[in-house]
Amino acid sequence: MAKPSPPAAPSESLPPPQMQTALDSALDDLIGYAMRRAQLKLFQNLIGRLSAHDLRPAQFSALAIIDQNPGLMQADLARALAIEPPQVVPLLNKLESRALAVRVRCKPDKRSYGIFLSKTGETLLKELKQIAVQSDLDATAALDGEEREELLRLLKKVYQD
Amino acid sequence: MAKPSPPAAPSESLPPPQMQTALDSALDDLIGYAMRRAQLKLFQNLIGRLSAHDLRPAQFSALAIIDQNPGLMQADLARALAIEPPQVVPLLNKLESRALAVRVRCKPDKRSYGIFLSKTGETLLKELKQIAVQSDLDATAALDGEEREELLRLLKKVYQD
DNA sequence: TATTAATGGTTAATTGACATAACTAAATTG
DNA sequence: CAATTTAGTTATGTCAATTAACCATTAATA
Repeated sequence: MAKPSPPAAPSESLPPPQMQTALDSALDDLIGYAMRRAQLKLFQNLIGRLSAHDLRPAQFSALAIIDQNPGLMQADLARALAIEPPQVVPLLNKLESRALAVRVRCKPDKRSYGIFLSKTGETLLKELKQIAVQSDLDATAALDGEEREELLRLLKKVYQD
Repeated sequence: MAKPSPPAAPSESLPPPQMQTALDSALDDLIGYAMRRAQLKLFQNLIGRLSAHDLRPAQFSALAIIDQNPGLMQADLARALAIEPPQVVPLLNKLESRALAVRVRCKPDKRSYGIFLSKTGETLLKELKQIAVQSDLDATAALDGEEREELLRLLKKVYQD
């Protein structure tokens, strides 16, 4: 998924295959198309930054969600991440193996676990949040503060259907 | 990738796991996070609509790009779609098998092909564009026309770095 | 011009994400 | 206390996407 550097040799049969993902088309007027490209850019940026901590975006999201909802169950986490329960298992295993989160057997219901962040996890999360904010700013460097606010507002309005 | 219907049983250990992808967290203030969720929504909508024509978004994009750049080579198409050359092969095979596009051996360089839309492809593309516009409007129904314009402008500004 | 290197396209193999189904243990219901 | 449901896990299969290796042709170089 990493595509940081512009492809090498632009071939000559095309108008100007202007770097990265050329695409001069009628696609330009579609929000979906612009959104996909912008999202990809943001995502790549974040992936690159998180990789320094050997983490993927979903793991970062998981940490943030656990932090906001301490003691939640895995099914809740799955729903919050919009992934299927089986995918939660290796994700949590990884976080637990790095001592960022813990599964605690539930008193009343011995099938389920409550999930919590460890002290280490909380500390790391604080750092990761700063990284995410920095990534946001970096990837949207073309916007000023007001535009960023407006973009966030519009995006929320879209997905909070 | 299809997740149209809200998950069934919200479990009770969480504040209000408000439908779909709950996520009340500090993630809410990140553009990258909002963008990902909005993009997913737009994408799912488009996928659903294109499936009626047995097409995927990348194939639709390919048609639009070929239309705008008749005679381009596969390497150009790969770059424009931000995919690797090997992925272009089955994609083009599919379009060619449905007689939407054609590979034409290049006169000067007998290794390469020029790619063109067939009459059928051009006709279908017109229809697909309308579908895409409709999908855009549907998925961003929470916005008015002015907001849509502004969103598009901001998104372009972001990805046209 | 003969040899070598580079390029367009393809094939093949590997990886990895993801969904689905099936299983265990515990809880609920009748 | 039998039958069903639920939380979590394991196992399996599918499919997309990257990578490496390959052929044909062109370009470069000696």
